[in-house]
Amino acid sequence: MRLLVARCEVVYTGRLTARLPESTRLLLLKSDGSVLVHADSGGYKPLNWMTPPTVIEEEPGLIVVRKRAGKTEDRLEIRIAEVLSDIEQPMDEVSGLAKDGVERDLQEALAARPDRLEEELRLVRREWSTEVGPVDLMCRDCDDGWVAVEIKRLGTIEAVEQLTRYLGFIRADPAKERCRGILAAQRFKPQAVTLAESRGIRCVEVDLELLRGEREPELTLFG
Amino acid sequence: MRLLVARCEVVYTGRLTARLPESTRLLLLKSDGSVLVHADSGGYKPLNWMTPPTVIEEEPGLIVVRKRAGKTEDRLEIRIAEVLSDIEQPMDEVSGLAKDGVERDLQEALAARPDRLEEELRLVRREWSTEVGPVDLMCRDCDDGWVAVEIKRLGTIEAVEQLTRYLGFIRADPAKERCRGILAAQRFKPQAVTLAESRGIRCVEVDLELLRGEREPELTLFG
DNA sequence: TCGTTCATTTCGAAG
DNA sequence: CTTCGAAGTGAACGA
Repeated sequence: MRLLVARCEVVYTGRLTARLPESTRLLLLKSDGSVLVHADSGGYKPLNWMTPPTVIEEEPGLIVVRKRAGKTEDRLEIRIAEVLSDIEQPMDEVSGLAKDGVERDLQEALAARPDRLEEELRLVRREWSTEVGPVDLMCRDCDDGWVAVEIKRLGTIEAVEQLTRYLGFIRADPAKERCRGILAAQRFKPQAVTLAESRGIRCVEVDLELLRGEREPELTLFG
Repeated sequence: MRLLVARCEVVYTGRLTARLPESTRLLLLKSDGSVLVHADSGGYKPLNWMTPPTVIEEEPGLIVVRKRAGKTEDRLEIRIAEVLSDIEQPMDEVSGLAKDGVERDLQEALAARPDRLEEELRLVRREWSTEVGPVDLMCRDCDDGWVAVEIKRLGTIEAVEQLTRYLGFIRADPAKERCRGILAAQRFKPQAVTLAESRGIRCVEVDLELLRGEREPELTLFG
């Protein structure tokens, strides 16, 4: 990886045009072809960047990063006024990043314990496919009625729309015309709950650790 | 800005849990409190990060970055096995980034030339408000009929849903119960076009440079 | 390859 | 403060 600190001006042309006036920045040139332009503030996003695959051309005072992107070309022009530091830093191999708590994990936990959504709910199939995409869980309730479950980290109005589309197609099958919908999420936007209720969709807030039994339910007064 | 290259292990706990096994990485500590952990590949995304405001505690072999995030705390633990490089790089002020070609620019160009969407179309008002949000453009056609226009960079199924919601409310007014809908975008997903057509919504592909007259229409054979 | 969906999305604007 | 929608979204996964 190359770490280049320089006073420079940057111009991006491609999907849009962005001009970055001359100032001091950090240029990161990764060995996979990635190029990032970072300022000393502004959080995690680079001011300008280019993701691989790229072609990098360098001459004194100028670095051009190019990329084939369909018919038009993406181009990053870095005009360097002064180099403050230029380090080539050898690095070893990448090691994998393990994440836990993403939507997939929620789905697994709920597939294992659908009864946490509703008493006696049984899983029939995960990723039940419809013509407009797969429903996360298809279940049956205590009366053998069908229940489609959509799972999100955050329950939004979009999630309600999505489940509504699925239900439209599922109910086209006469055997499932009474199919109910449940939206399960770790958090809900109030507007999503309102919309869901107006469509007869139940919203259930779930907690991943509770689902897995890693943590006891919090004791509440009057519990 | 501090550039620290080190063999380290990183653990993030907060909205989820992420473990990064020991390997060589670049740690970026910005003066605004941002902390980024980058590998030598993997594009523009940091492996782990924390956005300001943060509290950074450092002792030999360990950096802890903490953040108040509602009831639970976000925490980034960086366990350092070996420091390969540690540079404090002074940087001057940030300068603004100017962008062109975002959705706002499209809307401006179409507001100036609504006839590019449909012959004789006249603009009545931009950001025409409805109970579920503002429609980008409200226009009238050659027969004085109302036309609601939604503008996107990319025309998706979601954009069709959005315009459909607007139309539902607009048509509640008897004077506008015949209001038509047009979805204008630089590119379209095929499924969005299909859904739009099934709802009587017209899709119009637009080109920003053409709209502004910066580029001539391409001459096509048999044109 | 393309299309679809998720993200510790981030980010900014508006109410 | 929350809520909402855009992003050069990027990145992963499946068809």
